[in-house]
Amino acid sequence: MACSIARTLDVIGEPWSPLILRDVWVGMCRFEQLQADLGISRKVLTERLNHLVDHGVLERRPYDNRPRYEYVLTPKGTELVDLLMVMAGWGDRWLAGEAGPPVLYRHHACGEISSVELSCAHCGKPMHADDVDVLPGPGSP
Amino acid sequence: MACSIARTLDVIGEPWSPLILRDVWVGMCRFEQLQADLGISRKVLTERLNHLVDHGVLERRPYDNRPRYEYVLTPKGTELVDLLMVMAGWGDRWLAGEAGPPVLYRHHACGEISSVELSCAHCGKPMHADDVDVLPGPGSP
DNA sequence: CAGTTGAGTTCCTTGAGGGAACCCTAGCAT
DNA sequence: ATGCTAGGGTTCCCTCAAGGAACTCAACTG
Repeated sequence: MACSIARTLDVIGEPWSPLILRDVWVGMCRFEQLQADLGISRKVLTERLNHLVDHGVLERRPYDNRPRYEYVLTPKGTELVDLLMVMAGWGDRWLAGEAGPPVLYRHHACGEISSVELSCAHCGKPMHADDVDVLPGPGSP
Repeated sequence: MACSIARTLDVIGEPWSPLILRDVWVGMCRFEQLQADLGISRKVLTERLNHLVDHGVLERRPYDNRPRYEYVLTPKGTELVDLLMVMAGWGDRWLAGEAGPPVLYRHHACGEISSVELSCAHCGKPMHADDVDVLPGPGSP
């Protein structure tokens, strides 16, 4: 499908993938850890990890002389974390309830607890759903 | 699970949901249109639409004296479009290939073709995966 | 009053996910 | 050398959700 949203979903669209990336992002990067933390079946975890490696989002890297591996984010995968932060931001805002957000983000540049905001790469002002026109691009069908 | 990413995925985690929201966003908001455009089975489309309505992301609204309905984004749903734009941005960057991005976004504020950038809601500077520390928040388990 | 259209249901079949058990390699202890 | 353990997977079976095609229903239209 000629749609970047659909293409992205082909890579991380199935429900476990974002959770796997989240775990890898915060340093939980071995098979056993992931399996235990997520409660995912080993079979499916294998499939998802291979899929993410095949698509260049994760890298499988040995960490011992024994056949032991850990998974780390590639640059391509690191940029997907943007998506996770936006997802977390929406969940914090609409689903966290009384208790408040389960995690907080401290921004290195300013040192403050903050959250992500979407801005225009060109002018820097806020850029949300109602602030844009959608036009056909060069890769249009 | 005490994780805003997981909670968000409970709402829009299954692969069709973001595509449904994309279509509704660009004005394709009736059952038959959605079914034809996405090639989703009618049964599953019914389930997904009900799920999204139940979670306050879409609103089901009659548009005729006959029993005819269309689906529109609520404010909660409109904020999810942020997620779609980031998804599209990643897909444009990493998956579009030679042809270039299938759609372009023109930002009302500056009138330019642009893309979304993540910035800190506090200081306005860029805010990506490597620019933050993740800390336990009040809703932490 | 038969036909059409939008918006779903129903039913059957196929395929993906869960669970538990098994396997393989390399180190370590006896 | 022999067995034990641990990490990282396979294999097998079984269930449940997705696909597909057909059916329903309520209101307009010729």
